[in-house]
Amino acid sequence: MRSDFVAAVRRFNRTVTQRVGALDDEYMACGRPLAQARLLWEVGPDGAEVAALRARLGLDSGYLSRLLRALEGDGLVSVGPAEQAGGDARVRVAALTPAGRAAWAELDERSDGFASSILAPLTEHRREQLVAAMAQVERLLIASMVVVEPCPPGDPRARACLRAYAREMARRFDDGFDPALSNPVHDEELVPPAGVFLLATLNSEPVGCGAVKLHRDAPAEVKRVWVADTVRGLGVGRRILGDLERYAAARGWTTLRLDTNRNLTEAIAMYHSAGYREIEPYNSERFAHHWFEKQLDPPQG
Amino acid sequence: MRSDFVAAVRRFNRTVTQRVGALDDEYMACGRPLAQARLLWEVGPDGAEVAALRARLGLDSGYLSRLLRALEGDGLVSVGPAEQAGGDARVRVAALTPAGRAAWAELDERSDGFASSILAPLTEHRREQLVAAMAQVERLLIASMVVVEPCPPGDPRARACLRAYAREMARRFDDGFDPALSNPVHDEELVPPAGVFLLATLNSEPVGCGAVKLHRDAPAEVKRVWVADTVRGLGVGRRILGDLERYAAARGWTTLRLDTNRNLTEAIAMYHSAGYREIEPYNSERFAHHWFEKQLDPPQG
DNA sequence: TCGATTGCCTGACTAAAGTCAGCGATATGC
DNA sequence: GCATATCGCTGACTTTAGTCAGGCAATCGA
Repeated sequence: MRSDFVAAVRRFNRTVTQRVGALDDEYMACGRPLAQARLLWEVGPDGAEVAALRARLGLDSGYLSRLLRALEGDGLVSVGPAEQAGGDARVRVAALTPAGRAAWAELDERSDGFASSILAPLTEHRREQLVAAMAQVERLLIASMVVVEPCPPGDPRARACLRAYAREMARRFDDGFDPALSNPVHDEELVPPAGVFLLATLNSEPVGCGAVKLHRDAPAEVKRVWVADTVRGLGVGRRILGDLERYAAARGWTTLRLDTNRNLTEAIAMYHSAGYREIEPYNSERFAHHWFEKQLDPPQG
Repeated sequence: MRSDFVAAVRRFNRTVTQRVGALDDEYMACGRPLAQARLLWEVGPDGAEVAALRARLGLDSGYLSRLLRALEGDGLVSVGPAEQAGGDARVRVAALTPAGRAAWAELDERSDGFASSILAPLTEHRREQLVAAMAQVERLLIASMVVVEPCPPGDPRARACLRAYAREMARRFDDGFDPALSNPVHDEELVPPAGVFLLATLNSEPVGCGAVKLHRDAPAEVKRVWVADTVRGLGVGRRILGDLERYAAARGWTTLRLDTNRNLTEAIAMYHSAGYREIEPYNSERFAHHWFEKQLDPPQG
């Protein structure tokens, strides 16, 4: 890694995350303990399930419970059973009381005030530059926080991706998409040694996937590449594809193939720029219009 | 303030300072309590005075002392009297022991590792973008953290600026600069109601200054505008000048004048772009080649 | 339908972070 | 030379943050 890049990132971490972060916390806290303030914020005007709060804030179950009791004691939130009938009677929902709503609004206002105080001393031109640069940093940091790793296709997060994949294909293909009419992909084919399913997550939320089938005596085949639109354009698809290629290459396959629909223009552009070349149809996939192939480099090291 | 700008800054604060900040702390801590790790880092290979550490970290005197004892207990730092003879015998200096130097190096390495881990998942092109955007954000946040406020010209920080000003003039003028040969500016003239001295600080370090003399029955006069090169190009000079203009206008002056040396090209450009126009000499300042004047807008509100 | 699990809770605990008053030695101002 | 401040230190204290074991009720799986 270039040492000037590393130094620049470190300087950024120091100056920005330390100073701005500390100030932001202070503004947020507003007299209250920081953890309580954060929790109050996360409960939000619409309320939230206790389990969701625990996941979002990454807190211990006991600790969260205690924090909720403290906020309840201050009359800011009320924790009760879930509204909807027939729901799980164990899950409880935290909601803001009127006083809590007021405190929340104050937090919101203070946050706005802090952001404004950062922009205020700058000229309009510099404000635009700062906002643009912040958006860029945020975008690229999000890209860098996406984790791609193997995952059983039966995992709920994998299932969520596969459902999202099917939904998107149904939406984008000219004549819809019915998995039953498409060449089937069975879970067993996406589990080593037959193949692999890769899941991309951002803060442990699923945001993309991809799979490869290692056919015996035939080129390996890429399937089910999908990226959530919240992280599109950040290179996640490219990373998934690259990892799939390395996976196949590491196991001795020298050729990778895939088929795709003509409406998936970004995907087609990505395959081209990743070194795939279009070939004659190698299967009778009903929803495919283009077939691609790439010769894999032998594994490094 | 534009609400989309405010929202963008808030999103940035949330995503970047929270997540990256928290991770950075974790990497930094390295098993140790965070406060100890930070202190160890601030002591650094060259050592540091206890008072300086207190100022930099913003810690309570007692707390800092305790933290130092803890690090001493772990054999990482040694606190002793200041080296130099004749110094204040009360001030004490913290220095790293060999073990402390090793721990410090480990912190340094971990920080590098963390920065690398942010860059690692990105393509080279995106790395360049990220580093550039981070540098931009840092630059502009620094600009926004500079505080400009009135200050007695006798304040040590003001004195430091005035010394730096004289040093820089001596360096840049063709034939040096001797305040004794220049039109004199006395401290009393820079104290209300005769005038004002503005000090620009970054994290309470002085980084710039400027003054205005409110002459009776004559245009007000700008003097001693200087900006440290660490924050040059961030609009600090412009802010100081603007504040001086508002100060004079608020007290009824309608015209502002100043003189400057031909070698101070950035300053001359700034005066031009701030609406000053060149006029005939209005004084016999030995080191001046250009004289400027601006009509002030009456105060708002 | 019974055992295991899950969701939320409480009690008991620890560690870290931070505050405050005051002490002893040194330095400074009048 | 004396009062007054400053510098760093210690002791006593509080608050915040967080962990862990276990308990109760609802739910799920076989």
